[in-house]
Amino acid sequence: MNHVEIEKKWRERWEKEGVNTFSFGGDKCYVLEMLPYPSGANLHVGHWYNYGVADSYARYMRMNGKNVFQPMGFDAFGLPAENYAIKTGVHPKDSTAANIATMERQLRDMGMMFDWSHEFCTCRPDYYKWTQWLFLQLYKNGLCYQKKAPVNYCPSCQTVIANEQVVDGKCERCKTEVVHKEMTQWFFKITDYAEKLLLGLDKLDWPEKTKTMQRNWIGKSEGGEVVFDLEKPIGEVKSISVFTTRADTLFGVSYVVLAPEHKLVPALTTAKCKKAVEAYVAETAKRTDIERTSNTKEKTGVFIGSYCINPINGEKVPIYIADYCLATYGTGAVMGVAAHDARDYAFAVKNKLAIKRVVMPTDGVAGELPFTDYGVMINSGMFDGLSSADGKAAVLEELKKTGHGGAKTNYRMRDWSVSRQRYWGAPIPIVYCEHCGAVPVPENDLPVTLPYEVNFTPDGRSPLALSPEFYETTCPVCGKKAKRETDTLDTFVCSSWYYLRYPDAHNADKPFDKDTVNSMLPVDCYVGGAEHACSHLLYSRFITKVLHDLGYLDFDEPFKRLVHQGVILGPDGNRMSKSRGNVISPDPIVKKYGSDALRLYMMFGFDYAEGGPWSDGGITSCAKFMDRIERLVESVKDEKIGKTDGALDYDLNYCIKEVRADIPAFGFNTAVARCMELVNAMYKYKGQPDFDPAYLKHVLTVLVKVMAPLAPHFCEELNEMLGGRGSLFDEQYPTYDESKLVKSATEYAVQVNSKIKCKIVLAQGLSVPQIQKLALENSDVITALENKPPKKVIVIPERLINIVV
RNA sequence: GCCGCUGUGGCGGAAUAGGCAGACGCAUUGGACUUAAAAUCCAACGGAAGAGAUUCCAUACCGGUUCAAGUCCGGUCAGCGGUACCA
Repeated sequence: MNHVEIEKKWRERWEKEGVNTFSFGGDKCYVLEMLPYPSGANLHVGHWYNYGVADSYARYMRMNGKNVFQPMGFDAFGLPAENYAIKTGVHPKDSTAANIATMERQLRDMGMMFDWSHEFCTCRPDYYKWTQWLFLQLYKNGLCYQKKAPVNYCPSCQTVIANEQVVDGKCERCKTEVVHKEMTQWFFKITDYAEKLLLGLDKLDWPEKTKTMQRNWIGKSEGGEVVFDLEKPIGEVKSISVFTTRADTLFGVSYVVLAPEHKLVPALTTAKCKKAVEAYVAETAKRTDIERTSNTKEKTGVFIGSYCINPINGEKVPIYIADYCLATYGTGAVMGVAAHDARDYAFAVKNKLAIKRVVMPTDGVAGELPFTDYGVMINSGMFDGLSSADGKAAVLEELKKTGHGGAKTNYRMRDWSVSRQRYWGAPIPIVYCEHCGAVPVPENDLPVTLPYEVNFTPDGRSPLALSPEFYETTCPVCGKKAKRETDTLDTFVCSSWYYLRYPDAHNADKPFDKDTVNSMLPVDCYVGGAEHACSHLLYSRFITKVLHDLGYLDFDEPFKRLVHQGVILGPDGNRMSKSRGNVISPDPIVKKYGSDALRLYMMFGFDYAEGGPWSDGGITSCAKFMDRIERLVESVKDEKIGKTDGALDYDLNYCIKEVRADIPAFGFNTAVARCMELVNAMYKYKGQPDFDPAYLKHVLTVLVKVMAPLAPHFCEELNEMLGGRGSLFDEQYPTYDESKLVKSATEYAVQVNSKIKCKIVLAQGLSVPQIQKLALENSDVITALENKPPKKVIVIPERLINIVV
């Protein structure tokens, strides 16, 4: 069989007969793969792993009566295209368009069941107009604001750089040391939705590990706020708030730590400490949060000269700054309890601060410090004797009376920074007016179009900030001269709502039609990489919840079911990369073996959620398997199907049953294995004296249906060879007959003291006492027992018997 | 560092809810067919000992629970993903 030819034939046929065309109605099933980012010029086999396998799932659902909607588009804005432009001078719009053309061709070669009429591309104005609309909805509803936040800044390139571009603290381009610089940026208030995002996880059919990651990322922690009054107030500012989960240790506070970036630091620093504090702040600006919070790193910090008052006992407490305190978590300040926190202990020892035990282990044995578990409060005045749990509440209650704190819930998650000082993204639809301030662009004026003619060479400003044709405008409120925002949106904003666009992809009046999305969403099965667990997958949930609360959607979770695919590595076991030279391109493989063989190998060769290294041998084995089936079909294609019962009934029904369980669970490797077993059984059957070619033909007609989702072109062709008409994908998936799966007897493994001694065959459906009796009467078992009296007999029906002697 | 995950033959991987470890395939070896090769078909295939029936060892490592552990619990090591401006 010439696979390239027959695959082309069937793709044209599917297109002509509208097999892939979606029409609304029926029992919808929205199957979606994370949309590709057209960075490289080609799709690699990893994409096939994602799309090809998910397509087989979609085809299976279709053959089970679902009206499957499976669209495809492109996530086209982003950093790599812009870097490529800086390097080569090729405009991102042009390189992206070229990449998309290649990828589309490759996706078509795969024989995907996409309805291409729903395609879009996030970098085109007809899409990003609605990304800007989304920004405005958040802005208008108080979910979008500006604040200063640190960015990576390269002083030599005079430009903001991404974390990815920072290598060992240096700019990857010019090797200059990168610093953190404060810049005003736009944020989405995802923290307002922390609780809803947390609660929503419970009802999702997602991998448990992904839900756990999101829960930890949101990081809800119930504790309290403690207000330390300043010894010497600074104008209006009279106190420092800290967040703590251990209010029961408040009597043990020996110091308070502020993040080096904390806004009170300059004012609280005394003249004597100024030099050391400024040096420390500058040094911290070079470190990443990971370095700063590493437990193995020495805990550093400096005294800033001021004191505050412990509200529970009136003690005077020194104020330090230390890099292990992050400005972004809690209040950016922590209380230091040396005796009961490992970090605080290390810090106190180093800085010769007091270490005061205020919690005793429940067993009363003091032990070594730091003691970080819960216990019983001591040295804590009126609270002595309370358990840590009761004490926390009591202390906070006491603080509340004097206005120095109270219970508080804190979330680790931070607001979503959406500003990027880059060209290749959706412009933020804001205008700055001297009189009116930051003014949103009226929805009627969208899109704010990204200009084509810009200068990419980095010279400290975004290309848009160098383009007067872009930024010069008038204020939508007062009409006076004004300037556009020259930052663009994080590409995660583009991809946070795209699944809503597909069903109504060409709507020019709205981002989506409400009734249409409500009838098509949520996505029934979403397939993509686990690396998005706390980014795209969290942002999408947030945006869906916001649009739901604003009345645009009836549902509040975008992806009902989520499946992760693993990573396909190069043959050397490393991640595929151009520099390693281990990238496997699907094109030559498709040319040699056909796309179905590649798809089959992607399914057979890996645990789908795990992935693994590519192997050339794997693909030939699948091609060989297909040839084996084809030869069987050749041998009986001219037969007339007579009887449909025969020697293979058990094998066939077992295969159908198992595959029907495997495919929905994305257990494609075992599904293929079960088909191989059936084919092996068919070859055995051919050598039997009772061989009936007409019956074999019947079994084959069922097999091609079973395998149709796994090797779509190939099975269509075989089906035609066997005399079938039309497309298999308009037919129902085979069902199995339970009565053919009933075996009259079961082989039991008999263990003596948990070691297998022999096997005995017993009738099916016996009761436990019956099995016990028959087993103990069996001569092999009697031999195995060696006259030792059985103490206990454990029977696992239909499986095993364990006799303890 | 922190959060999450993974670790099974020479290799990819199976193993429902704690119940016969290694399904299915690759590679290898032997055989059939062939002038020969390829292809195909048949067979063997975790390790050690044994002529053999069989016995012992074996799911990264150490320990525990259990009649029974790849699976559950505690610890260790190694690798992978994320760590908030890569997408």
